[in-house]
Amino acid sequence: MFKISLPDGSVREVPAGTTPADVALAIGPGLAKAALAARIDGELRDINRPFERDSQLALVTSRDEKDALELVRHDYAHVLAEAVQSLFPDTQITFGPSTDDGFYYDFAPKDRAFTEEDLPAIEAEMRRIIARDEPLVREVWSREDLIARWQAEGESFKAEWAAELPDAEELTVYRAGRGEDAWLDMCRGPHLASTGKLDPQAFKLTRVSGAYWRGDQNNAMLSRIYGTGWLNRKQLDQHLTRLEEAAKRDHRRIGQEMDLFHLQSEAQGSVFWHAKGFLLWRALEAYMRRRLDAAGYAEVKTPQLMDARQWEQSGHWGKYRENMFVVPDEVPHAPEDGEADDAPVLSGQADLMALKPMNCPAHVLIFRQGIKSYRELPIRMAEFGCCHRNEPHGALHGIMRVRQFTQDDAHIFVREDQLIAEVRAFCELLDSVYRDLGFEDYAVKLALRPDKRFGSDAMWDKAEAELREAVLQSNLSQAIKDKFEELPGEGAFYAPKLEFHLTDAIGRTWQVGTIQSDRVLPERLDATYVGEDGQKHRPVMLHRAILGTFERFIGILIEHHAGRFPLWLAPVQAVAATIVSDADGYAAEVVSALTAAGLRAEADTRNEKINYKVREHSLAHVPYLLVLGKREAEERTVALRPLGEGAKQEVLSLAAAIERLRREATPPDLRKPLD
RNA sequence: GCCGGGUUAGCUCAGCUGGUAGAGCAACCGCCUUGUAAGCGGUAGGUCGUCGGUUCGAGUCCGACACCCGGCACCA
Repeated sequence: MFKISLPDGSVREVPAGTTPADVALAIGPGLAKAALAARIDGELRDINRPFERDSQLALVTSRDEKDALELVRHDYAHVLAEAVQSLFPDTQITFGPSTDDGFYYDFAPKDRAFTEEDLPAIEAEMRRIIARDEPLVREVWSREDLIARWQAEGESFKAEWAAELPDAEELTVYRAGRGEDAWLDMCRGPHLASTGKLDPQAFKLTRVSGAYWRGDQNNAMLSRIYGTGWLNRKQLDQHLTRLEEAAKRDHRRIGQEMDLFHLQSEAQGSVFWHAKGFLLWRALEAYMRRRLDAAGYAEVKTPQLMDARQWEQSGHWGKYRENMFVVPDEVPHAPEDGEADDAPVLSGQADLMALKPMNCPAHVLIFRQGIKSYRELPIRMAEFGCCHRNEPHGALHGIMRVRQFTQDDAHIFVREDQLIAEVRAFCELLDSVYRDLGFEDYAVKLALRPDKRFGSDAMWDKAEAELREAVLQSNLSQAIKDKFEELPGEGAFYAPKLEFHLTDAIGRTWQVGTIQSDRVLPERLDATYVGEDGQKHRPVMLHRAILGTFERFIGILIEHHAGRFPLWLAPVQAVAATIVSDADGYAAEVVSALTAAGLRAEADTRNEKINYKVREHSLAHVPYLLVLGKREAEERTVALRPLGEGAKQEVLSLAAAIERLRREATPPDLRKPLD
């Protein structure tokens, strides 16, 4: 007999062989029907898996949404795999987990990868499997039997996986269906009791893609099918609506609609900033420059091209050479008379220069000019540095991932005793900047030592602990600290990093800010300062950025605000739109007055109806329209109309309107407390 | 770089099984002097991503390349 404790504090004695489903039925048929799985001593388990000892039991129903979604999505993945093998019998199965909004499964097809055209048929087969209500039964297998089974079935990926699972782990298989036709997959579980527990209308296969076996590009390319899965149809519909709404916030789309920037193949991966986009950039850059000035940074500017030997010495050449743009240090040879037009203009023998992929070596070179005293540290050296990296083609993405970008970069040279306080101060500066820009919520991660790295283990132990300590000591909100996570193996080759991530419109997260504590580069580039003891010491170098790159950060800003920027960032802050041509002269006056007050304003005196102008400027997300008719021109007032459908407007004197806008357009760091 | 999909007018897109291109919006011209999210009429605009092939004939079929999109891998 086992003693089973329930959440209400009651205890039931049950004989061996009893399952959570039995307990649920004993409590009531309603609960038995609703129960999807069980939490046994905190662990999620199959509802039909018998108790093994005295246990705490909590039955999981769809009300426990997080658990329920996880279970359902995992089951959808299994049903997907069963459906694919039923339609494409020669396809090997590999692995298929749940994701944040659904599931995927990786297959090794016999001859061709799946395409989106295959999805409707697979969905239909999945619905048939759900309709058959196949029981999902857990079985424990021996490793030998399991490997033999997979080999017999031609499932080489599963066989490989089975052979490598740790000895301590029980090897389990789930049998879907009945009798000879049952379909098997190796899986840790847990699963629902049967496929019929899934809602056949609450999932959708969304896309196909390639994916490497075990995430390693040296392995086979598998064919992955993604789906989204929910507890019911309503949730699915809501999710699909969210995706549609998110697509409207895509920075590439808004960038075009608002005339902010464009990209074209002649400069792939580099942004053509249009006038309006660059106004936004300038507002952001001016803000960052003020914040850095106030925080004790000194701004520098360093060369775009440096001798390749410099990159060898810093260690970047060895690791990143193929991602650097390299140019020969040579004057091209001018064609001479009688020489073929296609004669080489470069000798191929010249020394190499490289476009800088980062600013840090140049900053060390500035640091090394003259002798530095311990009294001068910390030295905070900032640069809005324009860098080039030859990113893999498949990595490029709008303006979020580009080949030419400008960082709000800085390197802080500190003594060991100053390090934690500097990191902490950085975290607090970053938090303040993100809040000013409208981001209350972001993720902080600590990327730990990678396999291939410079420096001793002792150095890494110390550096990782310092960053961890600094972030936890800082004044970041508890909500952000609660989400803090560590990423093994993700650090840079010379230093661990704190990473600060923001989320884009469709839920992809992007690293923006970072800080890295580096003891390798000062060593390799021989940076020293004179200590109190008169001896030479190595400074620690903190590599740090808050926005990361202007390109990516502006992309995120666009999506976060859906193009409706706060007034201080909006490229065009106000448009003076006339109703009748009699107001044209007054409109010009209004725009001059706004411009003189430091506001970014334009006049729209086109021969169009006011309805048309309102609609057009609203779609362009212009924050304020100053509507000017005959009345306003005569009374020297403006009808101030904020962005928004059916927005309530106010008629103000021109001076009052300007004062209102000027005040609202003041960047957050320049606002006086009383404002 | 890898897998899959795509590229037609300034923008969004249609163009079935091959028979020398079409819509809406935008642009331009004209009318309307207009009061808060599209006033009306007209005109013009494309060597269908590039190169090559099949064919009497290619936007359409085949191949290569370029770029874009969705993932994977990468991200100093």
